[in-house]
Amino acid sequence: MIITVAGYKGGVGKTSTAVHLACYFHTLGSTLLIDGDPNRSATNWGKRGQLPFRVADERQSAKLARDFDHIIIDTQARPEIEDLAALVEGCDLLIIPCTPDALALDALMQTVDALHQFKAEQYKVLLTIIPPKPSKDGEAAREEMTAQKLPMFTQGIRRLSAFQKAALQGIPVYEVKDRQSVNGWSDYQSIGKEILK
Amino acid sequence: MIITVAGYKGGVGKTSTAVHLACYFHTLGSTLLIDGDPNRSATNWGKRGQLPFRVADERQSAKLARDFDHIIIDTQARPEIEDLAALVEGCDLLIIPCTPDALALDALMQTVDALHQFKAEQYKVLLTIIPPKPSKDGEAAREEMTAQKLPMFTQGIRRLSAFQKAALQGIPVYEVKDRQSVNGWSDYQSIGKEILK
Amino acid sequence: MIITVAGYKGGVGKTSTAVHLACYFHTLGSTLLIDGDPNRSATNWGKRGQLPFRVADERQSAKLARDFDHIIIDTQARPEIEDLAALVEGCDLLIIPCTPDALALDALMQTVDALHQFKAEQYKVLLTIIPPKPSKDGEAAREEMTAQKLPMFTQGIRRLSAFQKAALQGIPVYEVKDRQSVNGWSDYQSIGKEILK
Amino acid sequence: MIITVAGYKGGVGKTSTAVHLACYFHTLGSTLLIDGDPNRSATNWGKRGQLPFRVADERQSAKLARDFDHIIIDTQARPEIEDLAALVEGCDLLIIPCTPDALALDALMQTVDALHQFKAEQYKVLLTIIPPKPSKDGEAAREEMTAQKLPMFTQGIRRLSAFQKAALQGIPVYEVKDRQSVNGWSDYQSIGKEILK
DNA sequence: TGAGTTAGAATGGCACCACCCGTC
DNA sequence: GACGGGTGGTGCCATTCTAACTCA
Repeated sequence: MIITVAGYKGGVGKTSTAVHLACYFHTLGSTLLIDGDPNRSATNWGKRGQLPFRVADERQSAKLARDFDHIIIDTQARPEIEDLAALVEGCDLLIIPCTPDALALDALMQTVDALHQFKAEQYKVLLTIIPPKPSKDGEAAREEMTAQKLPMFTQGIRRLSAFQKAALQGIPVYEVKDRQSVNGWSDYQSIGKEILK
Repeated sequence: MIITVAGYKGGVGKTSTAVHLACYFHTLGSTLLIDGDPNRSATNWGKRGQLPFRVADERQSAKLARDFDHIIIDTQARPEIEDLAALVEGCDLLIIPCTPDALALDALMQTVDALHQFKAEQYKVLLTIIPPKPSKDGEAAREEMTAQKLPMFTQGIRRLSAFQKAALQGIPVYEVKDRQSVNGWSDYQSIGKEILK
Repeated sequence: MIITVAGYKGGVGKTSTAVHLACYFHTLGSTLLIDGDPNRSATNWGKRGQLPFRVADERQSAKLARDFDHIIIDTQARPEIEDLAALVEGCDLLIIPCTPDALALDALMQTVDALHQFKAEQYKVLLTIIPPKPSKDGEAAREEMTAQKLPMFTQGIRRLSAFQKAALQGIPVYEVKDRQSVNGWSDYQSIGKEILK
Repeated sequence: MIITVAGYKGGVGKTSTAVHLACYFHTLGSTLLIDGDPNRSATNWGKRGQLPFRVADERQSAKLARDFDHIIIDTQARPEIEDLAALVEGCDLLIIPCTPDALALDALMQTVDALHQFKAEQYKVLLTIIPPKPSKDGEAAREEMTAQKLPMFTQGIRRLSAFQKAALQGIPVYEVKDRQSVNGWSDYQSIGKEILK
């Protein structure tokens, strides 16, 4: 399976999503994470600590692709419209992380409109960095998106400090010493299961 | 005064910073906010509601510039290296918002390195979206930056839902009906005073 | 009161003794710690963190001496025989830290013999870095010293990791976040009280 | 082989290291231990009991040197900068024992800086007196040193009371009646093997 | 002489509490 | 004004290792 994580906007948990989906698929088969972000976020993540799977530059993708069962591609923050078509063509599923935020939703719509121009259907929106429960931002954003008939994951990713610790230490969430690390990991596990269904 | 808000990464409060600095300078003189972000975040902000100052496209900047005392420029998320030089040249102060996050700090350093290549000194980092008090992320990031000798504002911007409401309703924070709206506004007021000092 | 802490051997807790005695006397009156060790151990201690009293180079001692009620002097690791006479003359009490160790006791005797040549009586041995209770090293060393009729403090200083943390963080023991920090501080408080009696 | 054990600080296991390395090399060929420490620690060690090799004053070194296969030199605690050059010139390997202690590491760096001034490369740091396992001081110090790119032995010397008993009784560790004597000896055997590799 | 026992130190895990934000 | 949730801090228990003592 080839999965691309594309963002139209930074700071929405794109790299974290790519890393933890790679973690999940690595439990099912050999997995490669291709870091296509010019910031090299995923590569630096692995350099700070240790990730269970291989992280490679996008220029090595052609050479390495055939050696792995699953490939997760982390793309640059703001792909051009013409790049989107190529991105969708090159994967089985395009995941677009989005925060429950007015500005983020606005920008998301622009990206989705572009996708519709290409008749692309193989994409799904992932709600990330959802504030804890008293806040209704998560539900509100979900309702807004379903009203727009966007394909989206039923599970969302919560806003937990464990994710920041994971990025800081260069390890997956489930290895972070934090009370919430299991919750953070279970969110991504649910996403993994949704993908396979 | 001409102030540019530049981001190397999205989701760090760049547009919110531009909007509220424009609010602050508008209390001192006629102010224009130039929306240079391809997402048109600031323009959409004003369209959803009402902002006290004028928001213009960057293509109208030449025509309008002479009519205002202060100009705030909101740039695109990830300027190219060669654009940075032009950005710095075209303003009195370059503000770089940054969240207390491992990935954001990493990317910030790359931008700062690029600035140093141009011998640019007229820039300042603004810590944004700081989690509430039990968390020590804000202080940790501030220490890390001061250790790197980055020029930065002593005041930071807290993470408050009032800012999201403001973006959603298209108004400044201080007009949001929220208990925290005064706190959010006072944060930006302090930044404005620091700029003028 | 002027107190000199002299060692004939490194690694016996000389700097730690000087720092914490200065802490104790600082609760009674203004205190100055003079760092006469060429390694500048005490000075670096204060630089890493914060000490409640002033630390000065030994070359500033003449200038500063009259401004403080109490002066603690931390001397170099291995003073020459002829220096010993000057050291004893220049203080009210000479404290010689010593670990319960065969090699340390051997070397201590040489220093004490030298002191006796000068008829110096204003000195006292302090047993430091005493292993925890199952070990009888502390008692054994104490018996050995009393048999040699050495003047010594009845209280000793235990071997606690809190002291290492204090040195690492550049703060006194009682400010270290450690379960044993109160025990470490009470040891030195007892020494302070013995001195005043 | 000529090996010099130099300390910039007392109480770091310098004499114990010299004695036990001499024990190890004595199993390979005739070995001489030259006691250059003004405290005569090594000489007194041998006088209290029995060491399998010959211990000599440094003034006899010239006369005896040619009669032995291996020579271990125990130097004074704090050699002057100018002495360091001569020390390095006069041996095949310079061993610097260091405890996992903030003060010791500080002082070690000063010595190493001095060594670099002489372009000396024939030295290696030995971590000694490492506290037992729940403590992470040993690992922390090792990481700190490797980060500083210091050449060091992969094996360290544990803090065991058997070493103190050995010094007290004037014999090598492996002759001490103690459950840990074999562990203490195996630590030094590993060092010996590292040297020969 | 060797094995089991006990005490103390140091780290790690766990539950409890305080604080703050966001909603009702 | 009250409540729920996340985050950080504190205090308690468990574990591991050393060192000494005891018993066979």
